[in-house]
Amino acid sequence: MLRLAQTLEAQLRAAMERAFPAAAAEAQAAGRALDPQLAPASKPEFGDFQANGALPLAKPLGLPPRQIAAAIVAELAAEPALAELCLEPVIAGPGFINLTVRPERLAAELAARLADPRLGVPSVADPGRVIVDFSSPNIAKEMHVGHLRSTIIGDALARVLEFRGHRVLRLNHVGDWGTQFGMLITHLKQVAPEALETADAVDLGDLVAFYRQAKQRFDTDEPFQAASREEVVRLQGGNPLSLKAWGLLCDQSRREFQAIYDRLAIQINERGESFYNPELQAVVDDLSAAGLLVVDAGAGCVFLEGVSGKDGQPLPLIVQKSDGGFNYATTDLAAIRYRLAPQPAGDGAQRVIYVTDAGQASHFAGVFQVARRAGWIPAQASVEHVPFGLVQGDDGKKLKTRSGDTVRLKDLLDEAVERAGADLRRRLVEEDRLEAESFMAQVATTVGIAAVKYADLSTNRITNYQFSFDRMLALSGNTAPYLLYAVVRIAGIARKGGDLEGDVASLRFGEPQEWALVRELLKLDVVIAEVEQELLPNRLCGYLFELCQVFNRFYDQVPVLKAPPEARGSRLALCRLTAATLKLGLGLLGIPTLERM
RNA sequence: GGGGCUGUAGCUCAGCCGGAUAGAGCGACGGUUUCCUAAACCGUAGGUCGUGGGUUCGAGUCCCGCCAGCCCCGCCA
Repeated sequence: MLRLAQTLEAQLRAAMERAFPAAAAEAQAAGRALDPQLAPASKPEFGDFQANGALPLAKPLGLPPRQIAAAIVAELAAEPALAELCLEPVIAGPGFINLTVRPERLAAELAARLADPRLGVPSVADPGRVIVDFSSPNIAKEMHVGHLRSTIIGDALARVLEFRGHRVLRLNHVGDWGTQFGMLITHLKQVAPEALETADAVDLGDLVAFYRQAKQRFDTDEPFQAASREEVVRLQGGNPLSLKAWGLLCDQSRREFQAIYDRLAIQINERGESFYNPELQAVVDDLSAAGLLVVDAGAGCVFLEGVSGKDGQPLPLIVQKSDGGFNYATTDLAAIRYRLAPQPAGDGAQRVIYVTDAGQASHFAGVFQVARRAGWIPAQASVEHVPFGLVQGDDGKKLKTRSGDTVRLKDLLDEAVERAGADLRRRLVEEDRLEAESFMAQVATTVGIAAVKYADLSTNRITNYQFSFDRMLALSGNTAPYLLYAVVRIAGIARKGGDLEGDVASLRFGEPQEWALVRELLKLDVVIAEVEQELLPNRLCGYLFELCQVFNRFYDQVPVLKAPPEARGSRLALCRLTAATLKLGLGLLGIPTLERM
């Protein structure tokens, strides 16, 4: 529908310009064109598209809007190309022009979709390097729900961008550098030295406990604090023993992270904060050379423009601590500089997307501003913070376990799978079905993980979202199980003798449920383009949900296998394209589908 | 004190560039199974879009004020 809409828009604009040449000339003089304001019809009874462009012209032209609409429609009538696409335009309400695409055009579009492995979604003409920075857990800490959101959303956005043909670099900016390692290594030297010399001497759970102890000592024990700072200096200076210990700790955490990524089917390349260590001094030097660096209270600062702090004073971004050390702002600046720098010295990215929680919005605004002022962001490049809200429990507060601890990602996924399995077993008993253990395990895993992912992706990421196993695993509503079930229904039709790969040369539709499904299927390209632009996966979820509802209505009211011969092929084609669309759409969300469940 | 985000049906949420009578789902209530998995479908009830102004032919959407919740604000990330 994307190309169709573009064609219609061009024809409408031309008609407006012919009908009101003076207004068109005036608009052009002001550097714009008349806008037909073409949009999808707000209700099915209005047709496929509505053009609202007549209304804003009413005042400048001093004419009633319906009269303006009539003039535009009269010009459209003189254009045979439009009549080939649409039925007679209808003027409605205060002056909307409603357009209904000719059924034979819709059927032709549908046939083209069926023949296209990309289902009508075009690839970008000039693929650029796009970096998606997501997940980014911290070494020696458990992954938690905050990382889950970043991981799931980042992966989905990367998948959409990849599908559109961009060259995507998925980066895991893990927290593997900095003060916390001084603490941890110093503490381990005293209580568990074997962990610093032998792989696998401790597991991540132990490491997390050690980290907690180390943090506590750091906050209360001054000699320990001093020893930790010395250890950081040794590490950052490249001391072999410190580096070895650091490497072991990272390996330990890395294995745990990888286990999670494997379960979630996430591809990501680790490039942690330590990667930028050699660049940090140069970053500060560059800022100094650019005249941006100010030493204030011993710390190296860049004062931000347009942002004031507590007493109306300008707010600094601290890039070098008073002890000479660097912090996360320095690392983020080094990263942005490297990512946007041309190859081979950098990544040569044209677009960098940071998927982190909304709480970091002002941090990134500061980093972006400094990078821009330092001249590190080329004119044609863009950097975007893609923020997301908190994961909350049923109480509306940050999600915690009953004992008040952070929820471990592993436990959360386990519980989702376990609940999905319990649901399945209950249904099997109710329906008197007998299935193999392997089947049940496969379904439980797929449904459980899908439910967690979909729940996260289906709400607008900017708002906080309430985590609820009951809601995400519900079999109806805007949930993964509901969508997966629609795919299963179609697979059932194929299994019972429907040849989904059959001939689609002559598609014929009669029932309103068929046309509703045709129209819904044709929206895919528009939705994908929107997600790429707005970076909002929930738009795709909303579309897939709507598609399933339309399909289920069709399935309920229109027989497929028992359809009369002349309708059967067309209905099977609808089923095939619906399944393909759902598989593609869910695939872009990182969710695999099932044949039976 | 400054800044950001949020506030829409009992609950969880959509709502695109400002467009027609504000939409889903859940829950509630009432229906539908000789038929491809009823994990479905159909219907009913449910709204002062936090609040007060403003801009506009038209505001849930844009602007200003206020209220409430969450988050950030010099050497953690």
